[in-house]
Amino acid sequence: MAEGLKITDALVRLTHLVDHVFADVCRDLDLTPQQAQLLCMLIDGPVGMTELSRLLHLEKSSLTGLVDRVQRRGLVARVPDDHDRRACRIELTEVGARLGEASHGAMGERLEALLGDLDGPDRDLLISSVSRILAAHTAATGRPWDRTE
Amino acid sequence: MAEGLKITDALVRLTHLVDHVFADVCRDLDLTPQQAQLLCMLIDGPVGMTELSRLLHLEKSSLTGLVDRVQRRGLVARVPDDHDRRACRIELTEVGARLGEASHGAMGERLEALLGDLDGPDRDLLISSVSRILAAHTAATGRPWDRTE
DNA sequence: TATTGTTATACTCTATAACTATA
DNA sequence: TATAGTTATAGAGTATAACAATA
Repeated sequence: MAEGLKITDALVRLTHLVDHVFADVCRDLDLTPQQAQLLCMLIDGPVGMTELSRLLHLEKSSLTGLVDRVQRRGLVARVPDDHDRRACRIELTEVGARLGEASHGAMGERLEALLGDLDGPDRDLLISSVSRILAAHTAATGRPWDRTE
Repeated sequence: MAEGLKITDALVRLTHLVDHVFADVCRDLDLTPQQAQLLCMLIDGPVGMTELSRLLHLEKSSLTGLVDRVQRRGLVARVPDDHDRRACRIELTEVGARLGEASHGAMGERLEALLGDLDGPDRDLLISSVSRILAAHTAATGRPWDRTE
């Protein structure tokens, strides 16, 4: 199963592996993957609903429900936008911030464990390939696949 | 956003990118991602429910519902197992096989487009890195993350 | 007894369409 | 008119617990 693999199939398999690792991490924290992903999007500061729906590739109405459930659990708060009275910004609570950081940190550890036998030069090559793929997508769609940072 | 990226974050981003590509492909085929993934698992032949739930990381009861919906759409059939009267095997119909191959093929094309500017040697390095990651996971868990082929 | 698969139940997640309030 | 966000509704996805039938 190792060497005759097509590169596109390899990417799909890698994706499923990371998806399952993420699902495991979320289960340990008693979060759904969608909830954890939402929390991670808010780590760097509050974000409005429209922007969040773009980041998460969700319809606004779907996002309303997701935010409702996470807010009900006390992990985020809706705060009014000072410049637009229609809008609100979604902000992590202290508990939510801890969980968001915990999930991000746990993902780092779990993936790091999978990378354990890749040494320095191989890592640099891998990260540069992945960066080029991400950049290619950004160029093709005109926007980054994730937060612009 | 390109060079200071941690390798684990890069993998997470790549994963989300592939997830979104897969979601797009599925929407074009009027399938949910879960349904398409199920069809892809059956391309090489019928599989029983217990084995499928292991491959998809789903509880058996969740799988029952998923198979119900896909069967209702005429994409798979439950066929009795000759050697165990409790068991059944899930088999693609002709329509289901076409859709499964279409989704697999479309993923290959879409990902190939993202890889367009990676030349031969870089591809070989990428595929070997990814293979090592997948192998590390198999070694750690004692079973492949996906079908054993 | 153990295993295969289903049913019952209760959530979460998601999209479409229609809506309110503000810009 | 256009935009920010919500509500209503319907369906898909998922897990837990209890179950039936067969091994």
